[in-house]
Amino acid sequence: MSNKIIFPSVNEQMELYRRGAVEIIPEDDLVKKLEKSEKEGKPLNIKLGCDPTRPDLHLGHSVVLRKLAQFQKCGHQAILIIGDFTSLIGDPSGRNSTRPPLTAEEIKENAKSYFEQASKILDPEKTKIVYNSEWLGKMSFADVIKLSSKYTVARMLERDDFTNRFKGGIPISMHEILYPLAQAMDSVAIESDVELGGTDQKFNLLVGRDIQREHNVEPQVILTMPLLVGTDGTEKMSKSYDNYIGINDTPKDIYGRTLSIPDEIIHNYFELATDVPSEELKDIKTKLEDGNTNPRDLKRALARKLVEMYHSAEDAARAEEEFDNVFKNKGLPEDVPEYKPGDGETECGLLELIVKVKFAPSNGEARRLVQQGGVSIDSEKLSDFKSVVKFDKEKILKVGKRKFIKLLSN
RNA sequence: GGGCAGGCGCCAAAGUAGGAGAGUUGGGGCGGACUGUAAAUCCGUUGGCUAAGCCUUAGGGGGUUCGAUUCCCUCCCUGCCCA
Repeated sequence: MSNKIIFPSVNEQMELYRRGAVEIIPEDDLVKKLEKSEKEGKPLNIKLGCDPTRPDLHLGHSVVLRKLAQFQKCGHQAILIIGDFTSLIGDPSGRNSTRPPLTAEEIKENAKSYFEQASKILDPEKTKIVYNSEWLGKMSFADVIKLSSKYTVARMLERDDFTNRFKGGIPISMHEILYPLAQAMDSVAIESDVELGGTDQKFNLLVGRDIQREHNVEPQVILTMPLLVGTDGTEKMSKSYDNYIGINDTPKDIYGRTLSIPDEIIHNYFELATDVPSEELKDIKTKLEDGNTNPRDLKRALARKLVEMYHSAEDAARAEEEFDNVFKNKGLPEDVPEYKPGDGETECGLLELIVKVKFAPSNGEARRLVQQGGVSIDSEKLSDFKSVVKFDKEKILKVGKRKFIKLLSN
């Protein structure tokens, strides 16, 4: 009785939840749910599903996690669902990327690492973690058939990406059709009030409502967030496109990668990946549009902010300083890795060396880099790929714009 | 189950009625120039190696041939049509 939770007002909450959200369906229901939870002093169950295959979280993941954190801060129950069951089956989509099914051990490890990273955003104490194998694993084939009967092929095909693939003659495997249903069962099992996801999840989330209703569970409200564009400015942020900023990245990397994003998405990043208040957000938008401010300065502010969020203000300042040093003044980064020649090794062929320190995957690639003027030692460009590097004193080998290594003397 | 069309370098397409295919075009990537590690633009590059040469490569395997990405057999995969 005494530990009744005090929630912020429904209006305040709604304003917070709306920020950045693409859709809240149905919005009225969310208001009702919030009112009810306030009246009864009972937090809502906020669901977010996560895939335990890739434990490296990036800003793209952070968009939805941060939304979850907002609910959490207002006193609601955040529930992370680890999709261990689905990944045990293995995802065969994309023929050439046959990922071996994960073992239970690996999933545990991944989930742990996911949670550790997510804890930079969520309050770990107040986050509930459940594995969906707990209920999906218990379903019999008969249960699956029964579940499947609740949905029609036509409805499944309504889904945008299915339709597109279908029309485009791109294969859709049967299990992919079952996927939304499996995810919907998660919502039934935990009786979620709200499920969060990227806009690409809209269909899956909606299926959850239908299946919950079938199971006499009050349908969840769905809230979708935009997909964060990657640092290339075109594709969605994803590890496979290598256009991501990892929340576990070093200050240096977060800072550098942020500065490489195109101007068009600066505002987007501020809105979705940081907590800057809405007035400031507006201000940024104006500045970007009126042309009186160099977008670079806003981008630098963004980069500092992001480093601050995942590290600290000092780290942010240091990262900026180092960045300027390396890229403005063409100096050296602080922590250059070192290469120690083997015993008695007094010299090494340049190409061999580049491959040895993993700055190029092959001799041929190294040769190309040299021929194109991408390789220097102590700021002096090397153009002869046949040259030999002597380990007579400390030298700095630079390949491309950002690969440095200190060669120790022998 | 029957018929048809496909499967080539990271991706997408073109082409080959057996001989110029490590190779065409576009995208992407990488390096360089210019910049703000932005965009746009320009130049170069994009299998490997012990490197003026050599090796591996066209879904897998086998065959015909002096020679196969191209022809034949077989298996696998995908899409479409019919049932």
